[in-house]
Amino acid sequence: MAMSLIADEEDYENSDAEQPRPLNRPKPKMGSSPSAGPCSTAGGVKLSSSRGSSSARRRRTRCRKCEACTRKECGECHFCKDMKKFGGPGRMKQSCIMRQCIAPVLPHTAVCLVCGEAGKEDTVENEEDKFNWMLMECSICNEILHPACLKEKDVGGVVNDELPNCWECPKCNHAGKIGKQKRGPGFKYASNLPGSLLKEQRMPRDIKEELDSNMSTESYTPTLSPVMKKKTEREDNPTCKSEDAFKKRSPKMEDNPLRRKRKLFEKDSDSDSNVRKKKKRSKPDALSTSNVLGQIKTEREDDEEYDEDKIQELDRRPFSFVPSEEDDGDDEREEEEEETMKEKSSREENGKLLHKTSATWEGDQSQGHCTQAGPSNDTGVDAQSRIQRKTKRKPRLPNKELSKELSKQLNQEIQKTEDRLAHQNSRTVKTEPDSDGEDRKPLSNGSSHLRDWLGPKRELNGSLREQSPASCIRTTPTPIFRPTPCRSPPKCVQMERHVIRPPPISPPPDRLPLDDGKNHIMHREVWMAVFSHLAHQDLCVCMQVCKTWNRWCCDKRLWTKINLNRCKSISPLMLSGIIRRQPVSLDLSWTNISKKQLSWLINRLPGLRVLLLAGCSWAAVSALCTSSCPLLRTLDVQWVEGLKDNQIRDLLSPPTDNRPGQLDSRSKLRNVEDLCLAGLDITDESLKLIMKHMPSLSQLDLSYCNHITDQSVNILTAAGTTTRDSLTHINLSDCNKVTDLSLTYFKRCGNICHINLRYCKQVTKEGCEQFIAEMSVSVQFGLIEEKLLSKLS
DNA sequence: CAAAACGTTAGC
DNA sequence: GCTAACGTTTTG
Repeated sequence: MAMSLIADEEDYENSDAEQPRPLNRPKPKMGSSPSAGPCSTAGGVKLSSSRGSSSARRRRTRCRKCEACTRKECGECHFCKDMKKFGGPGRMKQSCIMRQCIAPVLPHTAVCLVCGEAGKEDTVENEEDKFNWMLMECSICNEILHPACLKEKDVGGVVNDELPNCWECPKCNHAGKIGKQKRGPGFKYASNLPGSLLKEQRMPRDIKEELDSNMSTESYTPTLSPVMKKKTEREDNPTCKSEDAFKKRSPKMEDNPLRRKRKLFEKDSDSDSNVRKKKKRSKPDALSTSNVLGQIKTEREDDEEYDEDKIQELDRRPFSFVPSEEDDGDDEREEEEEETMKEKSSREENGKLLHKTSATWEGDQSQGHCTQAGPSNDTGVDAQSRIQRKTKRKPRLPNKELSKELSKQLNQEIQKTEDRLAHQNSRTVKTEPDSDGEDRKPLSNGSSHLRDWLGPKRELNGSLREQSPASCIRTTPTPIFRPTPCRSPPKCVQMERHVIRPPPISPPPDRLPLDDGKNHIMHREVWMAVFSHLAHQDLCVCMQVCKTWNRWCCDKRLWTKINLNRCKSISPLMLSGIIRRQPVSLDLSWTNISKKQLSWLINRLPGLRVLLLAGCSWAAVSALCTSSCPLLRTLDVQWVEGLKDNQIRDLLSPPTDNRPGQLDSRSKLRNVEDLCLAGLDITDESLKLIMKHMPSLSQLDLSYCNHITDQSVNILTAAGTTTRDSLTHINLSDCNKVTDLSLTYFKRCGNICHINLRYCKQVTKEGCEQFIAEMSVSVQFGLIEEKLLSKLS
């Protein structure tokens, strides 16, 4: 699919003209550009025999070493479900989403096109030799060869850091070719997923032209032989791109294929965030992790292609603490305050802010250019690298471009920060001319910088509100004013374009590499123990210290709970951050998350156990109807507007997937143990469904459900129901139709230990005392508070 | 255009 | 020869 998106149709015509289509390959595609450079004559793409290829395109294969490769199949993702072993039809033949290799390698059988031999890097000592004798696959012409076997050594190739043994060979590079493959070989696409939001947004013409002209201004600096430009990610597009080709395919070829490989998200689309920004540019979002997640992905995007809007978004988003439940009920006031701030700052915005952000942009620019300028401690490739950098500031680019950049944050940062760390003492400060005081020096001297850099974002305190799985029972907001969630989900959310791979469980390396080539004495796990005491905000700061810390701090053990409660705007960036961290518990309460976003998230969080969606819209929550969340244990949908009996039915209905092998009569929420339905207009109908579909339900919050009656309790506790035995906690506070009669029903529950009947006007103290007395034969209950019964241990 | 389908390669 | 799954084409 990937290829098909970018392949040039002219190729088909060419190949078709020269060779009949093979069976099942009606339109063979080629991997290289028709604007034939030297590559095209020697181009080795399997399917393009018309080009006189002498070598087959080698399919890449798993590295079998990375975290993803070492995982087991999740059994729950779309591709797993297709597998025969999981009862699927086996038609899709794709690997489990959780197992998609991070660094697909060339097959063992790959050989050099020139000398016919395999990679020989192991036979030499010298780093440079190692590079010269390893096999490199060109992402443009797909030729695989030893750099040493190349004749044209006077022109640089461009090494792709993201993929082992991958570069743009000097020939293609010299010819100014651009890759036809968008992401380079071996890369998989999340757009193959159901519910994928990977919609490629068409680039507006003006932007396209801007890009074109922008690209044509890029300079090319020949480098030493067989010198590589190290193409970490989205540095400049290779030289003199074929403008025609670009224009023709511009929506699909905005930049170089490999550079895009890990651009995970489209940022909020122009139609969304830009518009919103213009309207509400300075409205501060009250976020915590939301900022953190976003921040971490954006602030260190230190290459070019920065965008004023992006900066502005960062600038206007202070690190702020999530309002906790004490704030409940204050929403109106909050809204007012926000409005005021919005107005106030929007007045200033046109002048100051724009100016400031522009400066920030510049700062990032220059810094970004230099972060890679130092030698790397990585490999011989780096050792001989001559990194090319544009000296020219790029004009503002469309959000689309930016978003791609944002999403590559992790790997990019890894590389850059490590480089910086490795050379912090040996390089001059000139390598990082932080003209704006945004110096991002490494740990030894940089912590204050980091703090400064984050500036106002850290003025609010750190730790995230931890919400226990069962907390929904205890966090019911004051019902007088229904809290107002943000009601304007993004209109056109642009989502991730590629697979977002979850973090490794114990990310390598084991020890922090130091400048002198040695390792720090402390083992990773010791660091991890330290990190585990940090708030998420602080973790994010740590992630910016160096590559190793970046990896370590992304360890999902540090992110088991992610709290975006009351985040006013869930951006694709945050979603990307969430996926990377694979939380077990996710709080999206009172956010404006959209259905698409939620669906996208859920499908990528197979390990999610706690999902808090209080105060979200039913439109969003309905994503649960179509998404699989097999391990979900806790679900909080309290105060979800529009969530009534019919919606409960939709939520609990078994999947309606009619594909062969997908029949499952069980509810997707069958494993839920802790359910919060507070504040919903549900009736006995819902309870019947819950009883039927949630056999493990242990904690149920029905507070503020005005339609709940004694009969509802009767249903819940009727003979033959599993709820009767599974139920341990029930919250019926503020249910005015509930009377003492309910208490008699609860006597049937064998495991009940917590009954909350506070503020139930028809429940009497006598009724409670009678319950305690009658239960005392088997279990000792007591009144914790008025009408709050709890088992005494 | 995204998702599904599937021929074929890679590894064992 | 088998399974896994890559990379492409086809489908809706």
